[in-house]
Amino acid sequence: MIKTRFAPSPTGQLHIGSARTALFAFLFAKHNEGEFALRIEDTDQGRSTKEFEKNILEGLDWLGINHDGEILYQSSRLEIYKSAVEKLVQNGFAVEKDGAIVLQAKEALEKLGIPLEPIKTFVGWRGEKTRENGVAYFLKNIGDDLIHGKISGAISDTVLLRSDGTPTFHLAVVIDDEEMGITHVVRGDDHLSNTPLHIILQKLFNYNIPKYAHIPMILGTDRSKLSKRHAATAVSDYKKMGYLPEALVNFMALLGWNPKDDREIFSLDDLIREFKLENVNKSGAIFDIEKLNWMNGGYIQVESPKAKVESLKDFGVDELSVGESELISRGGFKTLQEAADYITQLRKTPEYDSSLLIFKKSDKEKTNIGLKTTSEKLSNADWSEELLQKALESVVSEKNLTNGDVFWPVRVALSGAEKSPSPVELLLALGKDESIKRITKAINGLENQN
RNA sequence: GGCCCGGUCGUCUAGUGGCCUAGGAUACUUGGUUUUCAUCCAAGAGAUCAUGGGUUCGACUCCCAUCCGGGCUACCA
Repeated sequence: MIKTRFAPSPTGQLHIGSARTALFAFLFAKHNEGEFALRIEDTDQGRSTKEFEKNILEGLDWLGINHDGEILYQSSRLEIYKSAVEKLVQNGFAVEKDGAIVLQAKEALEKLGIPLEPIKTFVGWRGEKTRENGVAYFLKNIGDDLIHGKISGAISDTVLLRSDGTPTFHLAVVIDDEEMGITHVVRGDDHLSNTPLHIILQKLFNYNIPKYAHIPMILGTDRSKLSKRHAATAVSDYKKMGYLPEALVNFMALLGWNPKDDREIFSLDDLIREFKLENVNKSGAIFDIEKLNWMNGGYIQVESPKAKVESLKDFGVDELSVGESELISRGGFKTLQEAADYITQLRKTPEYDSSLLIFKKSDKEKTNIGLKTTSEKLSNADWSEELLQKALESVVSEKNLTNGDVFWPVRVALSGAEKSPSPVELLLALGKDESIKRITKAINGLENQN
């Protein structure tokens, strides 16, 4: 059975990139009726916190990426790593150095019968070359990657156990993946360079070598790794801004994966059904908020009225009338925040200059007739879209007015704004009492205006 | 510097040797609808397929080189 895992380190909030990696690992496992496990890599005691762990867990839960089985905590397995590395020391593949246990690349490779191809390495990075640091050994086609093909790379002497007794990432990953029975390691491209080392470790320990799938990274607008200077990076930030989990999942899935046809809208279940690793791209994808906005707007539109109420609770709107709900569906809002702000604003008694009531092709008198007649009609009207539309139209025809004498002022009276949904939509959202109240107020305002 | 990975419209992408004078989506522009805006509908613009060499009757697709970008090069993960 296929088993994948997501192994975040609780040293920060759940990052969009990590979440996408988790999503792909999850989708791959579920598509193949396998398991998706969760492991918390909290060996870096100094930087790991429970708050971050909570943020990660909640983020995954919110997105609907549910794990199977118990969560494995690396911090509870320190003794296991120690004794494993002890074996390496006994066999001469690792030695103690300044209190840390260090893998001896040369000895390890010799033991495994891998021919040595030494290359020089240097200290310093970003193009600057400082001093020679030692040797690394080049490994050609040491493994396979489901997305990139053959894996090559180099390994050098590497710290496996820190002087404080905690394992480094490389050691812990290899041991845990084996013990958890992970068959497929789905992780970000930034780990591709580490993979030769992991494979060597797996060989030294005589472990099964999992299949690897390194997925492309999510990039910022300058094509470097997505970070806070590009955009909000935490999944929880997107929740706060008013994005729906369905939209975020759908959007993230399309970053680096596609179904090989023109479809773009996928629920999590759709994705499980369609997802194939072979349809994952090799190149990184820039995180483009515009497309997320479009997608989120679409999901807000089709949300059921009940779901809308639930979604808007976090944004200061506790309940929704049928009309308000309808307004949100037609409003073209990018985020829940925008939708909620709109509703909140709508519910306040509008403040506006009475002159706005008069359409540019109308005048005070005709506007007054329009508003008064509408007010009378509405008090006996049935509150349905069709009948309200007819009611307004009948005001126009009976009083020999134009749309501008009726639709415009009614809309302004209800919304107080130059730009808003149609009067009928507003009437439905506000209800009879509130609507008549606002129109009456408008009539008074108009009369007091000179 | 070394090693690794990548490079099709601004962005996400389709394209696995002829169907490509490169398709879809988004963003953008214009028109229609709408009393206005948004929604919605339609149309348009936007990519010499990073560049240069090959291979081939024929290359976005295969090979090589170059350039550009990113990743790793920590007792972070």
